[in-house]
Amino acid sequence: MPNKILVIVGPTASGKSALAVLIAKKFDGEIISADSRQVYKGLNVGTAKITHKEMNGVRHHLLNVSDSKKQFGVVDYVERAGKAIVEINKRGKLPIVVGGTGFYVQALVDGVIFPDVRPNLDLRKKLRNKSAEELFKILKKLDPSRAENIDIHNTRRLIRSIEMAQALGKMPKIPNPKATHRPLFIGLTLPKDKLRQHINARLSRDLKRGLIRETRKLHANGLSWKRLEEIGLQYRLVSKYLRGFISKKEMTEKLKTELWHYAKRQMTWFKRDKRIRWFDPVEMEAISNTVENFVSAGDGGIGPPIAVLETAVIPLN
RNA sequence: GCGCCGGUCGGAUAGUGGCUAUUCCAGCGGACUGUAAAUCCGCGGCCCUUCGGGCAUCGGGGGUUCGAGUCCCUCCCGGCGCA
Repeated sequence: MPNKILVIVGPTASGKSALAVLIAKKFDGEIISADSRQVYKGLNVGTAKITHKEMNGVRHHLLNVSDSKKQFGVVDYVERAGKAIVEINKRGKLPIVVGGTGFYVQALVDGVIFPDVRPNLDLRKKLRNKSAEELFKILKKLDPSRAENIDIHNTRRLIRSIEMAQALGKMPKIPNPKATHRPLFIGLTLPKDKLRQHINARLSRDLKRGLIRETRKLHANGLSWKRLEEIGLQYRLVSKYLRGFISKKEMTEKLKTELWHYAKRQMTWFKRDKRIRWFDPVEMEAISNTVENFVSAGDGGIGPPIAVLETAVIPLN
């Protein structure tokens, strides 16, 4: 009989963290963050990482688990988060996966199996300066079937694909995912203008809380500008400001639009998943009832997750 | 009032006679199986139900020309200079 798991997703600044704590309190849960940047130590203000106080006694997992100089990817994430879930289950508590990184959520909750091909840094270095066209040719030679379905402009994917073809040969088959839990998906969404407002308000809050100071400190502690750029959004833009490439005003304006773009990309990802039941964050009671039903339902073990039976609200329109 | 420069998609910009008016940003949509806050793609005047087709368009009006965003005249608007 699969264990139940609650999943809370939504775009940035939609109120996931706060909701998660309330739900966790009410249903005796523990939280597993699903955020590709909050896994790093030291990235606090810029990732809007929940504070100790805000946690309000609820146990959180997958926060601050990696050195920000190192890359921590999906596979690392799934491994550690999977363990956390097992522990939570052992304690008899409800695991609540909360985050905005759709890829991580999917990988964890649906049990995506990644082929065992670690990043090959030597190979990547060699391929780094090749054009998309050249990479495509290489891939085609190694494995034409793999080449067929790839985005021929996306050099990063192209390189990864070459990496896999080289390690595995011609083997385009993707193993089926193995889900071990029965999830309920809650999605948080807001009308466009409202969400935009929230994003901007949070940005000015973070600026006040020392976003710039934090970024400067990270660099002083050895995070290269390159790495800060790669981490993205606030860290990228602030590092540009710190190097004098852009003014503070440009930084702020640019951040507003880039954060908005980010939120839209998140929604594009989540909209696809028809299991998600969408709510406005103010509908606390409705959300609570939905979770209540899910948690208390006698578990037949078989059958579709209840979420599928409901019609999803079309978000953000 | 005179002179000069300029008015091209929401903003910025290319285009100084020839056939499909450029690029960037914002906007909208989308992809995503080991960098995912990353990376990448599409749309973008109006109308038709799609492939596709139809009609427009470069401040307004008029003109030159086989052909004009590009040349001429005139008007309007903005900037600068001189009065």
